[in-house]
Amino acid sequence: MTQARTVNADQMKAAIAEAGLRPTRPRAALIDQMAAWATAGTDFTCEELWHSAQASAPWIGRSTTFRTVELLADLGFLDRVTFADGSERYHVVQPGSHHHHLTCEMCHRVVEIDICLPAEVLETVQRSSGFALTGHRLELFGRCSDCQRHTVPVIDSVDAE
Amino acid sequence: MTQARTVNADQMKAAIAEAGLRPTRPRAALIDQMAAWATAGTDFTCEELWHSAQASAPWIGRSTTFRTVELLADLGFLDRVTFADGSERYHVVQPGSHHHHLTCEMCHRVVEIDICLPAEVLETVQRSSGFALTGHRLELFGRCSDCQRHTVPVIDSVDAE
DNA sequence: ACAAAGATGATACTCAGTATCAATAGCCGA
DNA sequence: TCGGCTATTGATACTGAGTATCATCTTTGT
Ligand SMILES: [Zn+2]
Ligand SMILES: [Zn+2]
Ligand SMILES: [Zn+2]
Ligand SMILES: [Zn+2]
Repeated sequence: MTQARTVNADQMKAAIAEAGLRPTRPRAALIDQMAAWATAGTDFTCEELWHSAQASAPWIGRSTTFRTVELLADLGFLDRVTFADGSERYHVVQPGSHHHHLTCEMCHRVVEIDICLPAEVLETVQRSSGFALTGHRLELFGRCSDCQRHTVPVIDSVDAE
Repeated sequence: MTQARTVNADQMKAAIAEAGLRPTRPRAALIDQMAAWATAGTDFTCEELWHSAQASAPWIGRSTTFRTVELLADLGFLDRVTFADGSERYHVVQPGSHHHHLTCEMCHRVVEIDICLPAEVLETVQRSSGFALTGHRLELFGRCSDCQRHTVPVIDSVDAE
């Protein structure tokens, strides 16, 4: 029931320091942007992150953006979220937390859900398949309460909202 | 319990005819290759399909391969399977059948499993989120019985096997 | 302040997938 | 069977996301 507070910039910066990596200006700028989005519950792509970061830090290179996203993903702060149309975007999460995402196929809102496959189901699979399970990926799709009020067809682009 | 027989080429060709589309030579060749892989339980990418088809039909264009895969996917004969490393490949399935995939992260073997999220879990999510659920995507990862015997690290490429 | 190692950013490149379009091949009616 | 209509094809050029390279710039420890 403990509502985990949104990941903030300092947590990510601290993790970088703990990993023995350097606290550089580009990393800080990119992390600040990601943290802002995290609080707003907004997901993003590398390209979007790059463009947004350039508003306040035009000197940041595209490569660095990709590198930083990969780094944060490795540190466990970024999850790839899959949408109904198959597109994938990044989402800031608490490292180590196991949860899944429910995305609105109309407005692309992302909600973290803490349900998972029941252990017994995993047991069954493991027994009947002979596989040793090591992980899974679960994404739920639907229409959020707001979007249920409209009759508009499902959108393709992410520019909505 | 009825073990669904593997999808064969004729089923796919019939579906194309029923959709009012034309039974062309490239489509036939590509479908034959996919059907062969279906029986063998092999998954593939568009690029792989193209190369393989060229052995027996060097005149097939790359574009046509992409178009045919898209067509078959629309007709429900192809599922995108996700692997532990994030790569995605196609897998022939019975159209309309709801199931999920379990992939071996060492040899990339794909197994269809018929378990799913329990209805009550979906109910819970629906109630607590306010979303109207429209679908989901579930992929399980593990090591198949064969690969459990080895201690080799997880592979990256698909060329194994 | 200095050298070593880490990190950066410009550039060029790869790779999967898409767009275009003239040429081809099924289909159907005469 | 013929001829025209249209779906389909395949060559080509293009896009966009991500990667590789490498000289230059920073951070850090001494
Ligand atoms: Zn919505
Ligand atoms: Zn889970
Ligand atoms: Zn295996
Ligand atoms: Zn399911």
